[in-house]
Amino acid sequence: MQSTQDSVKNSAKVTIADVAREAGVSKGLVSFALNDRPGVAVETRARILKIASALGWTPSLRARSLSSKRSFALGLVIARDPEVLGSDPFFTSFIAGVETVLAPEGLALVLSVVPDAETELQTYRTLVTDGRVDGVFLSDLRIDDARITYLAELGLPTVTLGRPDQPSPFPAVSIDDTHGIAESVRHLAGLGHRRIAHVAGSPAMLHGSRRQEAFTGAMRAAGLGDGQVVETDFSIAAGADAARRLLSQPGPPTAIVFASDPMAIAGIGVAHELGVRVPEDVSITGFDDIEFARYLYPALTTVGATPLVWGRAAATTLLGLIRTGSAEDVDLPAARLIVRGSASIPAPH
Amino acid sequence: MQSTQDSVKNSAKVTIADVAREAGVSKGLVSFALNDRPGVAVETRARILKIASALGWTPSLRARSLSSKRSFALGLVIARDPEVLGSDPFFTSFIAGVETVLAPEGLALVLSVVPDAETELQTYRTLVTDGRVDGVFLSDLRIDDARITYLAELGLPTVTLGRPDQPSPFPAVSIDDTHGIAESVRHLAGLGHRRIAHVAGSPAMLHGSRRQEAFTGAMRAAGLGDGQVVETDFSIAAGADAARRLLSQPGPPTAIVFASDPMAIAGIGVAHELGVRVPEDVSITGFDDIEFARYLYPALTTVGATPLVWGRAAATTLLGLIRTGSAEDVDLPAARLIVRGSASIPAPH
DNA sequence: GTTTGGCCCTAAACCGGTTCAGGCATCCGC
DNA sequence: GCGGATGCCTGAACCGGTTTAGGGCCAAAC
Repeated sequence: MQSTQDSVKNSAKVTIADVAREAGVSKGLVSFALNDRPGVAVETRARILKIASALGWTPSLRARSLSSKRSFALGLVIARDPEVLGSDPFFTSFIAGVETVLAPEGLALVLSVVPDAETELQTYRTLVTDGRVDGVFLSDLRIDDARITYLAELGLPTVTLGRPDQPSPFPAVSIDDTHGIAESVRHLAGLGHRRIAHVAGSPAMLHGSRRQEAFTGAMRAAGLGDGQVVETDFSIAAGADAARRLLSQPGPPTAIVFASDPMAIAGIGVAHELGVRVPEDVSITGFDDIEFARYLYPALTTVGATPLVWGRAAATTLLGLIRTGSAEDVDLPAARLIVRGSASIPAPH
Repeated sequence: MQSTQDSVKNSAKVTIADVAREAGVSKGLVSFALNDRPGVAVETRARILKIASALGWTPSLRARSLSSKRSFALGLVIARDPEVLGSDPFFTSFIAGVETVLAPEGLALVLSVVPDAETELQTYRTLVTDGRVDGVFLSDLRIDDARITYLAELGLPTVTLGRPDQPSPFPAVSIDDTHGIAESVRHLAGLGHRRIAHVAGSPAMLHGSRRQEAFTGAMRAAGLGDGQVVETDFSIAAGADAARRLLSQPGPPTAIVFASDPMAIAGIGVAHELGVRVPEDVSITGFDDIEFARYLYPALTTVGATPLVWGRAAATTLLGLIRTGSAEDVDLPAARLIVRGSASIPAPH
């Protein structure tokens, strides 16, 4: 091992006591100065700060955690079948957004991926008994979501991604997807489609049921009845099955609104397989605007979500909640329809 | 606020001192008993453990961190443009695999997503000065990767995902992708293809350059020359561009081996757009076997990677390294070709 | 019978911060 | 001139574990 390298390894960690000794003051005063709390003379504070930086002092996160009972980390628990998760690009972008606000604050993100809802609760419990995080993001909201009361009982500061359907003590950071679905339906209706179907997500998931409601609402508003709806679990396989069912029946729809891009992509695949042309024979729209959407053929008409922005807003809100004890709900700009090639005028029958 | 709820919030944390008092022994002995270290009479140990569990004692991660100078967490830093990252399902599956070994051990995963390589190094430094993690996974290995020596200097236990092209002090957990690429080429050659092109990943990335070498190697072995190669940065956009270039030129290839599924999917889109039929006019293979692959039309012939297994193996190895101070390299089973519909016999010219 | 050594255990220091009670000046108002 | 408020600072306790020096006690060795 060479000798030049280890500026880090060899430098015995300089502590607050070293700074105090050097400055000729007590440990306590150094702590006060470093956290700029009142009760320290300005020039003393300046001197302490100067010495601290000269000595290369760095706070010990561990010591600070122990005495202040904070962990300087936020948590995200994702409960999904890994197989399904893999194809959903939401979280990586979301996390990148979260990171943009955490990193400058010196906070870390603790991520858990668990297989099912039960271990998810267990994970939250471990997170708080271990004091691993100061707060969490709650995603994939479900109807009548048990996690909300559970987290409330645990006393864990939480921000929900989306507005729950039940009374919640937590701030919600939401994006309105209703609007995007309605826009999709209007777009298709405007192109002349009458038989429009919806491949919905899971009705147990809040965004699944909301989008489905938005669909039927928009259909009625357009005077097109309720529209045919097939419920799924948001998986690609289920999306493909739903598309197959819809397109194989007599009098198939001329347009299908999918509740997610992955399902829509599977839908396009099924259409091709069945010899149904997109968009000539069936128009297709998606939801999310994942990167693939633009590169398919035909390019997917879809609703643009903004997970990065969402992550940033959620992190900001959660931080505010933790620091001040309360935070306002945040409503992000509604997701908008992005028109590409997968939806067009229906073929004359 | 109701009164029944807060079993957690109200229970004043029981500490090791409480257990000691109850058992009529010293704090130190309790600590010894709980970590089963020698020097405690068997019946005393049993009594202490019994009392600890009766009192509902739970170790304080924070206190333990401070005194033992460990953090009971592992780190993963991902440096990518979030846009590119979003479409790559590798990490979510990988993380799920990691989690299967961390969770039972009571360890957490700290995840950072950073925009570029420079902040990545910075992040590693922060991770160690903060004592945030006990070790890290190093992914997306690059040619002559500066991070390896940097991490070595930081003294941070590391496992590399793949075998570096330079001397490395760290154990490597690798999967041979060479084999899958070679299999793809042989498969295509066996179908009768002569003009086979490769849309490579970034030559600066280890897996990019390895796959490219594997391609040319296999081409030569099949007596088909070097084959045309277009280098990209692994992004979907670059994959689409490459495909466009290849298919628009005079005497286009009859088969294209893509270095990743996302690029292959974009390639299929481009082919459709250009009126080139897949697989009749051009055969296409990918790499990764992302979930989409199976649901496209035609379904993608691709090489199956196993990020979940990889994550599990990497976590096990990193844990071993941290605990014992050394660990062996691990070679995962080679990725195999999965034959689906996107490659077939070339059209007679 | 003393020494040696092992076993079981205690007391106290330690990790590196935060926090709180209180001491000492200095300044104010009356 | 004096009581009280204010500003700056110290010392020590505290967070909840780990670790080490050493003290009895008992059995085996000499």
